[in-house]
Amino acid sequence: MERKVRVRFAPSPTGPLHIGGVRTALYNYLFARKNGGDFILRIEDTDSQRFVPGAEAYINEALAWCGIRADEGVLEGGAFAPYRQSERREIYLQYALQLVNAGHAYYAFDTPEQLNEIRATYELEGGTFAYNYKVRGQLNNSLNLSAAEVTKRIERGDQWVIRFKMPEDEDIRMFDLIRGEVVVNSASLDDKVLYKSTDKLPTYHLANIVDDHLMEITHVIRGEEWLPSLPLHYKLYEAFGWSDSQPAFAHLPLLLKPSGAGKLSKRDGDKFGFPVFPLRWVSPETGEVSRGYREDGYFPEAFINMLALLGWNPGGDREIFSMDELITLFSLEHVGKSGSRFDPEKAKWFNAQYLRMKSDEELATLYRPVLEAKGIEASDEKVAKVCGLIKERAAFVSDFWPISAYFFATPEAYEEKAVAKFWKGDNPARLAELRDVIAGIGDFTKEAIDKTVHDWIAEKGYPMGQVMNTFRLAVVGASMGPGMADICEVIGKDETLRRLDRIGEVVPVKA
RNA sequence: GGCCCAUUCGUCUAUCGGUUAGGACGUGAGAUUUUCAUUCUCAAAAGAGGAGUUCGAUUCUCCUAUGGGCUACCA
Repeated sequence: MERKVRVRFAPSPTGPLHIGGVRTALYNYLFARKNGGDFILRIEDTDSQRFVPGAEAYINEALAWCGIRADEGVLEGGAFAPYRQSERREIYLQYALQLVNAGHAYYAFDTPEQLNEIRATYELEGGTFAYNYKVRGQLNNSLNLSAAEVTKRIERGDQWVIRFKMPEDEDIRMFDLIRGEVVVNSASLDDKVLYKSTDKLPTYHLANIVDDHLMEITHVIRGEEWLPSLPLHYKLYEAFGWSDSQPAFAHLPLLLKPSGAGKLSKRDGDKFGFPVFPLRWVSPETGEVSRGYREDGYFPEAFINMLALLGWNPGGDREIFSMDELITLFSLEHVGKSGSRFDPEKAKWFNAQYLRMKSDEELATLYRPVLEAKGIEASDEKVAKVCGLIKERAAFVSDFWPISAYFFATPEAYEEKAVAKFWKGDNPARLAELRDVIAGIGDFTKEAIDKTVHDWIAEKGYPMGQVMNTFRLAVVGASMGPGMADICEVIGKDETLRRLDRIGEVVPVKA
């Protein structure tokens, strides 16, 4: 029987989710939606040492901002609850014990200190220590100790872990949806700890396999950093007798640091001049603040679009996709195999595209708070009109103010270069004439202004560039912005006249 | 060191044995424009190297190089 597709995103709350994590969540989400399946959000908080307060809330908020909604999870609930591993702790031990009883795992009494010592000794001799078939016969574990001794130690309260007994020499054949067949010989693997003594919790490996099985996960889509532990996971499914219902695996290529070496990590925070986190994050330990895409003014749709295309491509020249389109198009076959670095410039371009697609009214709503903070009052109609005139010149709403302030306030300063270039010769006198021409316009619309001014320039035979640029200098205060008629219509006749008068009062004409 | 994965313009990528190797970002030039921006046009820019397999390899195989991941009682 074909099982219903069920995927999970399983972050550990050891800090904020970075963009690589968001991308993994996104691909899982897209895959689930595409295949009519469920997307589960499971919190893997089995590392009590590295737990970071606020991280789980951050994950929820980040996914919500991105528009990635879980069908089941800590917040949503579900038939397989609880979805936080720390609340499932009783479950794991019995499974670990099941493996011990079946001979697939064993108790080990070696303390971390002892192991570190052995490790140091090996390294001193130029070797590397691995807890594996070669050495497990000489270490403190239930493989070597009598049953009575093992019981005695456990009852006495000695620290113990449960380790998986990796076969000595076996070719483990695995299949990855993105990479194809991968074969690893078990001799290169070690006896991983499945159940920890330090916090009485399972390690990732055990909890992951048990929960994926219990939650009926059909596809595990995760980062490539997990590929090396795939053989262990295969053996674990086998040892439990769950191979038949084992999920399919897809290991995603990593997101790399923009500057040279290594995969992107949470600790990269803010050091590249662009955010690596979806949302702003303030470290509870250090108070260090890391920027977020949301706070930097990115639209979630643009952020998601950009992220989706980092490592996946539907195979065409199109680059702008809505979430629904991504869902329709998504497939694991088109996920690339090699890691990618992402380009902040391109991210900016994506945002600019989405900014243009927004209606003037929508942008006005976003711009309004900025204006209010500057103490500026303006009608909805005016703000929307301004947004319409400037949106093709910006990538973020935060770019709006510097390029549109003159719509709302009379310029206080006049750009030096423009003054030097235009505020001289016949221009001031012509501007005075223009003032009267403007004053004579009855119906102060863009069309009328445009026609009247141009007719006047033609009639007088004035040099267009000189006149218009002086006009612009007076109204805008700088050499920038949309057409003069557009600007004048928005600021109105009175304000236009005021500005034409003012420049003469404020800026001395160069001899 | 060991094991594993990867390798097309600076960056993200298309190509599923036969193409002048395409697109996008960025860069440069030009055009448009009353300014700036936009827009448009054009340009420079890539199959890591070497062996095979094949009539034919960017595409398949192997070797080398390079990059990356893992090698914790972290995930």
